Amino acid sequence: MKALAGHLGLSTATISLVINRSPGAKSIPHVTQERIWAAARKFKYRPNLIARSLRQKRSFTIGVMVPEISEGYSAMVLSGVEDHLFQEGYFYFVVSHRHRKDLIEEYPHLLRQRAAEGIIAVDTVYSGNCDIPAVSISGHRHVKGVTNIVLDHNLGAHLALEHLYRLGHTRIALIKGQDFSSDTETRWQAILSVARQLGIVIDEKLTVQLDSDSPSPEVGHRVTRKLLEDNPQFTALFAFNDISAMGAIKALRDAGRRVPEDVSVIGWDDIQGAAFHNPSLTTVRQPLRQMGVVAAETLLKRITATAGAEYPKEIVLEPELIVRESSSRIKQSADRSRAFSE
Amino acid sequence: MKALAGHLGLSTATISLVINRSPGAKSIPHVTQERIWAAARKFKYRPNLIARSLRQKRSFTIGVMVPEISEGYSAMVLSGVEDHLFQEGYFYFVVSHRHRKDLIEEYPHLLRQRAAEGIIAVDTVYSGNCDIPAVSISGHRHVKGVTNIVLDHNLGAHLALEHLYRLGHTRIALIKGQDFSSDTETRWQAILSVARQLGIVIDEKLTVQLDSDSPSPEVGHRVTRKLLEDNPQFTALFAFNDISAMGAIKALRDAGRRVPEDVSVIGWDDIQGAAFHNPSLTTVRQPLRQMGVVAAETLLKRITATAGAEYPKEIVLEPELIVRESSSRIKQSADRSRAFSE
DNA sequence: GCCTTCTGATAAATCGATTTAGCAAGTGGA
DNA sequence: TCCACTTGCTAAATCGATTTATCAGAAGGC
Repeated sequence: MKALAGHLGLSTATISLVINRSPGAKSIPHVTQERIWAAARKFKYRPNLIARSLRQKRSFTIGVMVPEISEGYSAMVLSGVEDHLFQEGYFYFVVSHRHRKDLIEEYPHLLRQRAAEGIIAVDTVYSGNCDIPAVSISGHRHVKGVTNIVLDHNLGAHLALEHLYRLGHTRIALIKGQDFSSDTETRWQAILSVARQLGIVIDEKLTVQLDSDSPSPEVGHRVTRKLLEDNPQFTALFAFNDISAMGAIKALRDAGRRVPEDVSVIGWDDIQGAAFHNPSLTTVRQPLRQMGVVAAETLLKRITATAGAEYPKEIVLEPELIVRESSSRIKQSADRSRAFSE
Repeated sequence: MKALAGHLGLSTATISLVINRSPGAKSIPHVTQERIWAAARKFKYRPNLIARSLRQKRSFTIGVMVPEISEGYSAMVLSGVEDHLFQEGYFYFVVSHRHRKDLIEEYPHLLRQRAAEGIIAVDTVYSGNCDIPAVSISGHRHVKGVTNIVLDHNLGAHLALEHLYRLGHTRIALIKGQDFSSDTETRWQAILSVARQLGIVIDEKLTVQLDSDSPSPEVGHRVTRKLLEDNPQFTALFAFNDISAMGAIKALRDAGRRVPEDVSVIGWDDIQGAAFHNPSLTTVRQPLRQMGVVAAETLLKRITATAGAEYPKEIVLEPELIVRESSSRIKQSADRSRAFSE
């Protein structure tokens, strides 16, 4: 591409100085600079970024690890990440590991090999086994070199349970997250703790756990059916996320329980479809896009910081309760249980 | 990294030959090869792929352009693309243009600068202004150098309209897609043509068009409200996609029309949530993931083919009608129109 | 007229690999 | 013994930029 040099009768060095507006270019007279720019435009010269990366050891590329890209959660976070990276002129690789341990271990190295300057891990337990800056979204383990972006799960649990409590619900069924989700344990502990504070008893017979890595509501549907097998009494259900809440609602309806008349349902996330589900979902909204933006900001700051500089270990963002149709005041009907049988 | 060379007392050339199992390595005795492999493992040597790219002019990277990553459509296609690329050892950049013309023009060049060996454009009108192999998903214009992966819209329209027709529907409202969506025009023409075949009259007063690039059901909700303003009579609604179908259902319910008792609704795409919507959506399923896989396969084939080789101009995939709760046989009630008023 | 400084560039090293051409020593055949 | 061939390996060029050191010539100071 530096056939430009030949055409202009100048050296590639000169051209490079001018094109990059580097300080060394101040001794190049304006007329020459203009000649160079004109020629560059004329021949549509675009520097080979690979060569530049090699020399400068800067690639302006980062890697993003997600469990599965077609899931709403990751996609939303990615959207925020992209927003910020684009502004700053970075590109990113996406890799999805689908919860495979070996890939989770290997991908950071592969990304580094491809000169990624940093890593964002979304809903992934990242072990920090690679020495490039990393930011983990909903990472809960504290790992050296990794900044965690987390939601205030205590606040989220509080918003949801207090909402239900005020509506008169005390027998509350729970759907716990999959073991592999990095939020599961933290959220579960938050729920237990808040329930204790509010005096709500968590009945083991009213709790089930998601158990498949399918991103479909089917999983929530299945576990809720299992929950309903013994026809237990409860007036509210707090799901791990909106997807499973939707599955749960279908299972409840299939079993003849109306939502929200018989059972109030609360989800978590506030995904795209939550507002337009029928009934629309009351849910704990995570600022997913913002989490992506914050992750990207933090990572870029760390990349451009001088080596060995301080970096934040944890950044906490706040959820918000979105009240919609799926939750309502408890009915005072004495023989509610009768209505449940088919 | 080729401090390895020093440690082994060998040259970098030898190491490179062995590590890459290149034919030149056949004259290197087995013991030396083993020494090299052992040292490489010991020092966890990983070749710098940037340097390799520069030399070989192969980056094993492709670029994927999508309108917006957080949308279910793109995310699903990406998932298929990723599947295949991963198998073949490729990585990919994702860029989302959010329908900005300037970005759609510019991104292919930026990707090429970063050594992308090919481009997959998802639901994007790609002008082929960049001389690297490209595959367009739901691209409908025939552009030199671009392979189009398209759905058989005629079949899709046929499946949906014939289904409605057999259920007794003849007054059918339509929601047309946004102008910027590359599928809009093709699908619309397919619908008009099939309607004509079936003897269904398309009433202009019963058609509305999506008009915002928001990926939320809200857009479908808004246009359906507009559609309902004059309280027109129709017994079925065929939406451009599932998202807008969900918005439409909400608008219909808000207006006191039941789905499917008063109005049958059919969507298009079969996104994640379609099966768990209430009522669950009857829809024309696009094999989105498969479209992604086919796109990736085709692109890689083209990349590795000798320059100037033939390549497919178009690959057609077939949709499938998924019948669920949102469509049903028309009611014979004579004064159906009465039921519509509030 | 000589020395210094500034101007306007460039030559050459470098980034970390791959790849081609070829060298030195050993081996085998006539 | 001599030549050809094989074996085992390396020197050096290359990919396309960036960056540092340097250089020739003009201008300015004394």
